[in-house]
Amino acid sequence: MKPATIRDVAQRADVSVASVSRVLNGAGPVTEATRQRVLAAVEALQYVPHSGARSLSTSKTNAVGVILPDLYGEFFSELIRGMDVAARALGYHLIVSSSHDDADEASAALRSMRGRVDGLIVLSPHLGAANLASGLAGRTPVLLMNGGAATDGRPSIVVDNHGGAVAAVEHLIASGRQRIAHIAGPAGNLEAEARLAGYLEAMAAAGLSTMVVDGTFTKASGQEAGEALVARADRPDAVFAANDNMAVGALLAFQDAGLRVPEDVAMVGFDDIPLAGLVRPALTTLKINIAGMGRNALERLVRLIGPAADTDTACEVVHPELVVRGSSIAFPPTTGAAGVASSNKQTPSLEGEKL
Amino acid sequence: MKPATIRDVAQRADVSVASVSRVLNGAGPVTEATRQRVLAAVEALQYVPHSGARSLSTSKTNAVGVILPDLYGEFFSELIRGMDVAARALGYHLIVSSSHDDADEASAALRSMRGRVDGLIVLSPHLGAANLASGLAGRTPVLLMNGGAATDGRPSIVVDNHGGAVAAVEHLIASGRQRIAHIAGPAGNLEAEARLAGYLEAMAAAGLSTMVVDGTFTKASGQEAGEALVARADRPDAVFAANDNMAVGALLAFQDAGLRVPEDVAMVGFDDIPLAGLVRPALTTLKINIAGMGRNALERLVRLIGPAADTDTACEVVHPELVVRGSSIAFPPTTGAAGVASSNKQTPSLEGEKL
DNA sequence: CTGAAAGCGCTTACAG
DNA sequence: CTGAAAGCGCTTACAG
Repeated sequence: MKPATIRDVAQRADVSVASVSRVLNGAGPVTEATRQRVLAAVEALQYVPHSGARSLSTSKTNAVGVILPDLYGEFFSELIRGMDVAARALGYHLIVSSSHDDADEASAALRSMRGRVDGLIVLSPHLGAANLASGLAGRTPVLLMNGGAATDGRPSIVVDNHGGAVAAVEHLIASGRQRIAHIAGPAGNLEAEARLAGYLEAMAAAGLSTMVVDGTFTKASGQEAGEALVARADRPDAVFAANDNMAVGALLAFQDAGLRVPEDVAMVGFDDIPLAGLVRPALTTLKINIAGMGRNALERLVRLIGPAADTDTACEVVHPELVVRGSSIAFPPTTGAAGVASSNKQTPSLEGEKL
Repeated sequence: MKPATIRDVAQRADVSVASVSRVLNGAGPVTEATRQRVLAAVEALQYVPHSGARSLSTSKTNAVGVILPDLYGEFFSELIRGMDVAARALGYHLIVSSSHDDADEASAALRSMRGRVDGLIVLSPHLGAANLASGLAGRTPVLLMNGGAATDGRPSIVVDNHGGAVAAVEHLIASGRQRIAHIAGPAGNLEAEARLAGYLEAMAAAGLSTMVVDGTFTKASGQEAGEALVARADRPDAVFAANDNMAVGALLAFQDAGLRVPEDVAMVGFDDIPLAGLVRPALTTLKINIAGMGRNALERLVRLIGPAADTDTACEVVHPELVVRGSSIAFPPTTGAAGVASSNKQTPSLEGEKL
């Protein structure tokens, strides 16, 4: 038994398929009586419109695609969560495709989604990804979240990675640190590069010499980087990691080596993933409202799909906010307050986060 | 300028639409010369087949839906990651819909996906969800992952929550604990209930009295529960939390209260999310290969979509494995090894996890 | 307010 | 090996 079609419903309700369509779409005038009969037939037949047929007639899919480089860690799940909420509210379905480390895989995913979605959100923090995405998408609207690539004239949302990094370094300097190391993100990643550039600039501006070790945005790489820093003769008294994941890894490496945070070394991350407020000491970081950014991205894409398509060519910049927590409290304390640094207790609050 | 259709391609290649279709689908015989001409035209026109039209002709969407109760925390992102990998390998798209706390929202999501997907994976750990899902899905194959509900004759994957809980309690008893508390998951959640039941049974079997506080599977709720336990006159010497999130929250609550883990209190979670191996002390837990389970679920659903549909009525049971880490090392140590409990260092390894 | 009919873009027997 | 044509299930002017 095949699923019921609009014709079956029409027949059972003794009306034309046009009327069934009108009732179901709330478009066009219908008598209340007709309405009721149609609805009853729909119910009886368990009728669900064929989305493909509908999309063929309307040239709309009511679906948007999200192309992600990865799906590890809390950053992306938070982002998807925000998008999902907005998508549901706007009547869109969310098609996700992740694990596209390189531009090739990302473009394959993009191709496979074309024609299946009304719009795309592309997170691809690699050089050239922006052009690629816009090229491949054809007429499909694309919202770029490619972290710093030139997005000239294309709708996009980028984080002010450079400014955030500068703020991190300045905060560390202000709290009395001098030997500030940076754990960098993966080479070729534009977000990582912008954060590195911000670090280098702020250090140069302060006349401090730099110390950079490489990482890959994972906790494990942060831990390794931390171990390398611990072993150095000129051990840093502060570490700014290019994301929270690595900062947490480095935090553990230092603590495992018997060093105290923030007494011996201060630690600052980037992103403010839920975990950041949870580790001890809680991690100072550059806060991005990740889920909010996801929601915003989806809402903007949907606007892009509509008639306003061509008017939106803006590159929206999200400015991360420095959130100072226990991991970078000034040491020696600049305030008269004693004991802050020696206490192992941080604010026990989880800030209401619901991870 | 509208996107090119198969007709445009046919015209440009000077063949019929049927031939274009054959080339594109690799079905039916075509001359190499025809093939080349068609491919060239496709390339020149940037042609992408309309998925709706194709789905209308073939009655296939090449998409599967995933209905989740939530998208917080690492459990679900790991699960989706596993599904995504499998989906891509099998040529399917993944439509996700989350935040369906109650059965109503889940069924709304399910309705909206019908006709848009070839199959559904439903995670809905609520009573009645199984029947609901199967009822609403109509002819769409459904793979249930509803954690313990009766799944009689319906394809499903469930975790052995009861067995895992028993193993957790027995481990704690074996390592010398007596006053073992349980932090329960949300009421009405079948996974949570099965874990609670396992705890109660194992405690009864050992002749120990029980101590249960409520939680909601979030870190924050685990922390609150931990604070409540710390404050009790009959403070427990061990805590088994219904998931890792809550165990981590409780761990922090105990540590913030100045208690030592595992010396003063042992801690055991459930799931083995990446974070479990990362907190200090590392968390003993019941390990589920989350991404692997996701991959498996998707592969099985795709098999369900095929001709083998009706032969699969199995309820596959996943048995979690007890992984003993620092948070529940026997104390006082049963081995002669000294210092284990007093050392703050846990295994520094991140176990290669890439969060 | 309602219905007959064209058309959306594809696939697939069926002839040739 | 190739093409003409029917058909998939919907929506939407267009008449009435």
